[in-house]
Amino acid sequence: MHDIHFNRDSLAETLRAHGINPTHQRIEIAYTLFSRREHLSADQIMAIVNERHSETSKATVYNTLNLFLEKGLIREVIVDPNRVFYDPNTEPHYHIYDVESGQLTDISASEVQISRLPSLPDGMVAEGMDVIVRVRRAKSAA
Amino acid sequence: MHDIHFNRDSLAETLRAHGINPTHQRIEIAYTLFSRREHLSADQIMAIVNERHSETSKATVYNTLNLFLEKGLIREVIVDPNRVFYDPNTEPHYHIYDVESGQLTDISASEVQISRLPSLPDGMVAEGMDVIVRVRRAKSAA
DNA sequence: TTTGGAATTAGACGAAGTCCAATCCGGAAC
DNA sequence: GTTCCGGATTGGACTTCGTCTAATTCCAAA
Repeated sequence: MHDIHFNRDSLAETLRAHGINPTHQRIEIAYTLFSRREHLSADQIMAIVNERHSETSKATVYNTLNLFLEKGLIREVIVDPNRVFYDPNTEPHYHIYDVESGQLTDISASEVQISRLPSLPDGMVAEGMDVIVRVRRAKSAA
Repeated sequence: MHDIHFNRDSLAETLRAHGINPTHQRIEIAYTLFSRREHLSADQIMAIVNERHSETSKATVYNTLNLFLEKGLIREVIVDPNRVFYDPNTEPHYHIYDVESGQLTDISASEVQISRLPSLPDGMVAEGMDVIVRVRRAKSAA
């Protein structure tokens, strides 16, 4: 289903394929994201990477995530102003966000049918579309 | 088209109708948002409010915006982690975000047809759905 | 006029992310 | 194996956005 494999050698290949020089830190960060396939924030990633072997600085984590973003290796999910998530899944899909727990879940693109798109302002091209369904636990059956 | 009028007396009424005690500062902040019908950030609002008469503190601006949010008087638009906008339009609608200029534009709900909605996890209710189309200026015709 | 609770305030604080100058590293050339 | 060079990484200072807190002010009711 994906062309990204999760051992560090294949990850190095994947990075190169995206024009990214595969350093130790970059491979560890990629490994963290792609082996878990979860939505992680920068500080979660830093914590995970550092509880393993290499010590990786905050600056490097942010540099690397921004580099991955630029190169299209990952996506950014902005649901809460003080919690930016990074998503290793770059296939078209949307999100469900639990506003109480902060839990973020994927919706495959096929589950949402968007049939009419707005016309864009002249000279503008769409770069992507984010769809976020905000949910919360239902009050006991009314 | 709206039931909100833009002189300060009617705004006081509107606030009361939403269960908000209409103080000077709250009326000024509401006036700023509703008379302009723009997407403004907290610091833009603070700047506008303070260039008029009353001096309003940062804490009050944030308190008030959060109160308005809670009471459903305004909406929050999260498009960029370091740029939260407040939107005086609470009718269902979506947004176009120019990732280069930061410009945020409304799309009326009727311009987007979403025909299939994902099934939500058990016991969860949707609180709202955000749709953001990210656009950028097209490269010169290729 | 007094009074009590809500609203506001200034400024300290906290969290997330950026910046910068110094250091480190790893591969290419020898 | 050394040397060398430019990119990568680093710690830590810094910025920005927003929250918190304790003290003050405001207003409406008595």
